[in-house]
Amino acid sequence: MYDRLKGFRDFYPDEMGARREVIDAIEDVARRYGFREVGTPALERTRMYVDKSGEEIVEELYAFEDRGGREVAMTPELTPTVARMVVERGQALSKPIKWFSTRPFWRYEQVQQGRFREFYQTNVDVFGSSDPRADGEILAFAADSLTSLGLTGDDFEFRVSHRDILGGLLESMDADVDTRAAIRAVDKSEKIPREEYYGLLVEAGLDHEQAEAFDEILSGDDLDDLVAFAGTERVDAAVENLRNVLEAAEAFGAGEFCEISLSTARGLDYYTGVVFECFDSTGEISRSVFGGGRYDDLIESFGGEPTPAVGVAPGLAPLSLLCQRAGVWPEEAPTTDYYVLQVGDTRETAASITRALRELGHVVETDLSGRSFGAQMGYADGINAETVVIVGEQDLADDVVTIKEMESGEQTKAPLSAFPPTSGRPTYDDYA
RNA sequence: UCCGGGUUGGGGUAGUGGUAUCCUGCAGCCUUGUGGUGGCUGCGACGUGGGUUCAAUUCCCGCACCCGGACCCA
Repeated sequence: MYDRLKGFRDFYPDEMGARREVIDAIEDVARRYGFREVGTPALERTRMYVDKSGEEIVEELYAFEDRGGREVAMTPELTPTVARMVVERGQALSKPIKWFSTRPFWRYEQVQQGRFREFYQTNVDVFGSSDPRADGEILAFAADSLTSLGLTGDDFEFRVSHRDILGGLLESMDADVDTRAAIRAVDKSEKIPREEYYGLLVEAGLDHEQAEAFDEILSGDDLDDLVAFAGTERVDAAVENLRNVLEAAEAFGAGEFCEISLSTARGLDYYTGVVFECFDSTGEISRSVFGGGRYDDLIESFGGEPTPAVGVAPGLAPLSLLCQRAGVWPEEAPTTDYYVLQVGDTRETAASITRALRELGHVVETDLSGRSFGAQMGYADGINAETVVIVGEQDLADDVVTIKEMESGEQTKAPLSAFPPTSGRPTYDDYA
């Protein structure tokens, strides 16, 4: 026996069926928004992540030197890769570029609830539009994805904030502030005691009084107050932008899921405008389910033309937690359209019937083990076969097969000349 | 990397310093012309390495993995 690696999971058919259903639902929504699927490598140069996130990040990567002496890493996220792709094609791509992709990523980090070392995300991004409607479309896509899974406004909420509001406020406070540190503090504010939060803000460069005022104005969530408090053009513009984004989200049908929450910051440094996180409305899942936001500077920092971007990346693991709490995670039992049962030496006829049914597009199984009638029926039952086609020596002598509807147990004969037909999905009712 | 709790047939469990209970599952048979109910038979477990002991699944230590949390969250 070999052990599975920590944080890596196997998915057996039942669970995989549920995952497939969820991924398909999300991707269907993405396609309806006109996002186009992209495929991307599992390995990239390690330098790409170091340049974007700093040297420390190597500790969290599955990184190694390949046989050609290249420093490579298994991709821990998609954003740098799609940024690279956008830069590489440059002006050949018509804007806005709308891409999506579902695939695994790898991070060498501590396993926790909803967090694994190999995890799946659907990344959805818009490049080349700074219009608030692009942010609105991302929010609407996220909301539609969740509702397509059966979730409702009672189950989740999007807490929407704006990097420039936080940055602009700090700037307006006339102190020498480490904006990054302050924003990190804001991001943690709901998880730590208030005094510790103030302590972090003071460390970032505010005095205690300013920290309190900053906290108060953020918790207020009143945009007019913010504008008045800061009184700067930057905050003014940011508030205006946030309002426009929310208006666009509303127009695309996601309004009821969005609420302003200025204490939502995301830990990422590269966000530049609107940021948002999806939370479990019941509060049972303490961490965010997923997040997204605007990152207008990344493409340029990768050597491309300045290209605004906004995106979101729901992860399957936290999403499944959310769905399970809400009671909408799919319960998948295997289903089978037909089981072709063989009695006696009828394998040739049985095989041709099986093949014909499969050509009609159905899910069809037949005996692979030479099992007894009873054992075959038991197997057919076990795979939830809807219809069993009994191909027996006695029936064949009369040029018929028996069609049995498993749920009711009813059965009837069908002439071999008429079964299977050249189209459709023949069942008991068609021959009774 | 750190803290806490775990690990008994495929799944779920009981239990014990003298190698293990029950349910379910899987396979076969009763039953190669009838499944989801029944009967019989079989399969199958103490995560791993070391220590203590006459004897360890049981007690002790390390490790692996699992669950939860801290840190981190690009």
